[in-house]
Amino acid sequence: MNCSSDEDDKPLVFRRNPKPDKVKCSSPPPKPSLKPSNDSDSEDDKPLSSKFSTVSKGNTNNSKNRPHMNVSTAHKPRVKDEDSDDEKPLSSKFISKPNVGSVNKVHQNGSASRDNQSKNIGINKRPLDNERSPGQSSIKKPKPSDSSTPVNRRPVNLKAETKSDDDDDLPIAQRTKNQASSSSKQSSSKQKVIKKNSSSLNQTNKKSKKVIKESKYSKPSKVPPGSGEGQKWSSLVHSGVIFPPAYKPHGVKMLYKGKPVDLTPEQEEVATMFAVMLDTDYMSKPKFKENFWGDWRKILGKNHLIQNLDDCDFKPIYEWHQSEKEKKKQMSTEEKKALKEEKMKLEEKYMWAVVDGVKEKVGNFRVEPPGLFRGRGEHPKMGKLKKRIRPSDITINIGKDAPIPECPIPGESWKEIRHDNTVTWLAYWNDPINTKEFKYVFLAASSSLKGQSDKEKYEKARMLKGHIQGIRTAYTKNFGSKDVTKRQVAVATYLIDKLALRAGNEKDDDEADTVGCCTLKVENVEPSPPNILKFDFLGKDSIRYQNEVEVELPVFKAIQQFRTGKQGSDDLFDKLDTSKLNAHLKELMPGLTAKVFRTYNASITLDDMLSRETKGRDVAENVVVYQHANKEVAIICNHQRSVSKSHSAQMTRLNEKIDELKDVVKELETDLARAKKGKPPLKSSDGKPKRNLNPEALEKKIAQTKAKIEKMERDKETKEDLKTVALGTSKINYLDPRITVAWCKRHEVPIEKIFNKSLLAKFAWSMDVDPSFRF
DNA sequence: TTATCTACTTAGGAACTACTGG
DNA sequence: CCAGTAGTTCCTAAGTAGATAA
Repeated sequence: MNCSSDEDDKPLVFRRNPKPDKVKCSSPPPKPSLKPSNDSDSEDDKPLSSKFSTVSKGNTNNSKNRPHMNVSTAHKPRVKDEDSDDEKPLSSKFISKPNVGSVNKVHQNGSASRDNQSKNIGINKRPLDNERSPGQSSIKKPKPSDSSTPVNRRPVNLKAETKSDDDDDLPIAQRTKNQASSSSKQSSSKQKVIKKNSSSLNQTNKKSKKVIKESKYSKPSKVPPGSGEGQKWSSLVHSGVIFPPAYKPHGVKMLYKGKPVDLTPEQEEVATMFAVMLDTDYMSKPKFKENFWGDWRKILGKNHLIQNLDDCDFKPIYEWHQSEKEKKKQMSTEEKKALKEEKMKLEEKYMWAVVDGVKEKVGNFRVEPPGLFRGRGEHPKMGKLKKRIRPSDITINIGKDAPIPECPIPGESWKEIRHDNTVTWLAYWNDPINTKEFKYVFLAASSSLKGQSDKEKYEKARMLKGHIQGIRTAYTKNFGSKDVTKRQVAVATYLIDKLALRAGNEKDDDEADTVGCCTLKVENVEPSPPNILKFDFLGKDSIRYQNEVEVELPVFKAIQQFRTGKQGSDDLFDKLDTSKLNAHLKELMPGLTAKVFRTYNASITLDDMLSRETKGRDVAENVVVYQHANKEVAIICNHQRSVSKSHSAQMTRLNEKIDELKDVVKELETDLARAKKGKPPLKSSDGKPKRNLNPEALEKKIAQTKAKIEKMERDKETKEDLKTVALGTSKINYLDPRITVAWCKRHEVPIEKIFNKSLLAKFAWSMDVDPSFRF
């Protein structure tokens, strides 16, 4: 079975399987497949997947209802160009004109949502406008619950669909290069604001970092404008973090063996954390309860009346909590508004930081409240108590000349103050669950610091476009290398390139058992002769990846060989890990790492799909085209979401409505026929007489109703189609916004139809791209 | 070389808000 | 106006990857 096809030039596209479980390779319309061969020339820059065929793919999350997706193809490339893109200081771009004069004011960069204008707004805000409704549909998910154990769905099989359908390609639109800008420098204006700052090179303090790093390959990262290597800012002013309120005992008593128990506030607090989760599916996980019990018991004390969880009844607390929630919901809008305003007032100062004179939003300035750890998948630590973080746990990073934020909790103080301008974090604390890890406070996505690095990410991916052909040629050559390590590197690179797999760092035993490419186990990849590989594993967030792919014979053989003599739980790539792999990739292109392939694959796919001919479409149709492309990318990257609990009910309702409308049409048609003969309409079903309309009016009504039906059918289809696909993740993290912006400009689609307010703020750096930009 | 630290990106789901059509 | 859903934002877990230490 192989569904392959002949053409290879067509981009591959991943398609979702209609019926998840069945799918077979249809013979007829095969997909492109091919064994490529070696290289060659023509093929080149096209996404790998387009070169090889894939059979199918499906994914499912374990335990949730996630159906599978199928894969099918990929994309095609484009011309190349390199570009220059600017390194102009973002801030200078964004800040639009207005800021010119205002000298001593702070510029404000992105405030997405609530920007409350009230106070200070810096001078300019970028012109973002507002939004309108974007288009994708999504489904909501109701509440938790539903436990269930993982269902394992059967791997799907393949179907190959052809993809021809949609559009074929189009001439190249114009490609130009982007503007070049030069980099000017940045911050010129910076330092005017805020007190002085000028810390030049940082360092200092306790652990100072080293600044210099030399580069082996090109220069690693970016150097911010003016300063030395690795310097991320010259002046940084912020207010620190805000803590959750202290626990307020509610006094509601839970039951132990049917009797109310007195708990100290501390004990009650933890009991409440558990009670509140009674309606989640964590309750069906023994590990969760076990971990919770272990930690709670420490607080109760060995000799407490409560000796086991099973005899505990948290219902009273749960119910109290529900009623509190209800109460809150019932508040009038004004009350809610007032409350919100108050909170805002309190938090306002924490929301902003001033970086090199520009006011920027802070991402997460709220310290995480205590709670029970909600690990995903089968996490060994789920249910453990995540203790309250206090000021003495927190390290603040701030400009040397900035005032040290006042500790919001009287009588306590920060753990440490640093002035490290080689990093971007404003504060961090040790994660109480995994004490070796940290939780950081960073600037928001709309900040220029983040924007700059986002742009660099895409530029790197674009650079890969220019090297991909050589890389493919090289690894193809190594599929048969007698050096096992080389062979493994070649095959792993191939999988990352073709399937957009994640790198797969090693994980500890106290984390959920998930894998990525380098950590695939023998049991995760099953060869099925003649050349199909069946993948089935849990990836990031324990999202299941299932896919059947036709691969080149040498790859197939190599995989078989890597598996021989091993157990199912052994590493497939025993000679490999992410650092070796990345070290190898860096020899092929400066700065290249495994994750770049995902960005490249996603963006090139979007660019390709959007650049096929779409003339003559109106805005709404174009938005659909975009969503379709977005969906393909989401499938390639395996971005899933669980099906809303009410999904099937919603579908049923939609169907009923459609049927109703169809009946209406029928009735109208009957009336129309009668009207044409001059007869009055029949009585309506409930016996009431209807207005006697003329044929024209009836016809119009019929047309309107039919249009309505069509729209509903379309909506229904999209909804079903996207019920397990998460479009947002790729939009936020993988698709070069310049592709989208340029396409919107070319097709006169308002950018607000595609990017919401947050995205507009995050991608402010891409708004002035030339319409002819190609990834 | 491997293990550990450190910093930063990517991710899904919950909570919240806005919108729609009845 | 109201409910229900679509869309947005918040939250924080879970990855990647480079640098350092062992």
